[in-house]
Amino acid sequence: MSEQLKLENQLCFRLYNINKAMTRLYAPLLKSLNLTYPQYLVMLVLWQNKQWEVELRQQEQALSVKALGKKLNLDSGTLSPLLKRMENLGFIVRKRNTDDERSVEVYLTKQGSVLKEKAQCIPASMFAKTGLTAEQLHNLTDTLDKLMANIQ
Amino acid sequence: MSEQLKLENQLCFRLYNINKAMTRLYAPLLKSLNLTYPQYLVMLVLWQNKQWEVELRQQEQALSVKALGKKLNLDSGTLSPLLKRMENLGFIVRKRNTDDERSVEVYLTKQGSVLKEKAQCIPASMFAKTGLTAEQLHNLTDTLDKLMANIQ
DNA sequence: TTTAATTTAATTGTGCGCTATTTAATTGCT
DNA sequence: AGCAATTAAATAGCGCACAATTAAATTAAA
Repeated sequence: MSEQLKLENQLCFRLYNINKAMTRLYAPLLKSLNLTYPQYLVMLVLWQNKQWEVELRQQEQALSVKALGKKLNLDSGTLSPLLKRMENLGFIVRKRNTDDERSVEVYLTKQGSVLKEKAQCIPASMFAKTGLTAEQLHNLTDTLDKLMANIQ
Repeated sequence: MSEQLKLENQLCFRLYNINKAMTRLYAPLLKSLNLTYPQYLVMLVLWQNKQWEVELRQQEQALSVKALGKKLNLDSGTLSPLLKRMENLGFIVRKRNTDDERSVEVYLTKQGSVLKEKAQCIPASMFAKTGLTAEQLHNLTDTLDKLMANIQ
């Protein structure tokens, strides 16, 4: 048996398994927010995208499906039904851009905005579960960024 | 905005994206074998499992769906339909264990066995695409194994 | 300005991955 | 032996992920 064809020697099998294990770790935390992991990623983008205007009025910067897909590496085949489900849950609304009717803009609702507070603890909770030190995390992040740059 | 909730600071988002990118890298290589990535993983297990008897007669060691699932971290909800597709493609056959009718054993067909030769080049090809040195690969593998041990 | 090319989403279809449930076979207990 | 508990697969249903196609709007070009 060629050594390279052995499952236990394969980087991809490790990444595949760790990715699944991570999603399983997220599940109980996200369940209380009524979100799946991909939906949580959408929320992270929208929370980050929030702009504050004067007089404490909350205003969202326009974020098209296209732009969202670019940030998350997902296409409309994945995002369209996912966003529709999130709209049904009341976390976002979708509006056609009046200047360019091809484009659909995604906005946080009040309810989606409020959800951010409940999510604050998630990153620290997940980090604790990894059992990594801050330095180990930093090194791994560095390596993965280099790998991603090579394969993309 | 809390730094930890930012997408670009999250380990899991990196793992999620790299896993998808890796699967996309595999796709053209596996297409010529008519396999998906999870199906390829099943083939890796079966190829590794092959036993040789005297007089050059090829014999497969029994591998149940249960045992396969344990190796791949997949349950019957995923494996049952996947194995059915692979049987339709002619790469495997499924047989109820006569000693324990609850168990289903998976066997390579001649066609599935032959496919191994065409797969020999895949690991080296994938490794080349990562752009990693052997040492970098080794270090990353080590780190991921430790991480996996922590989160499982 | 009419037509052609491009862009943006939505839709369709396939294949995981997982949860929960169901069915059937086996084991354990009394 | 008889019955409960356990085990192994299969099934049903939901939500991605992606390829391919379609539809509509915009831009570019002749």
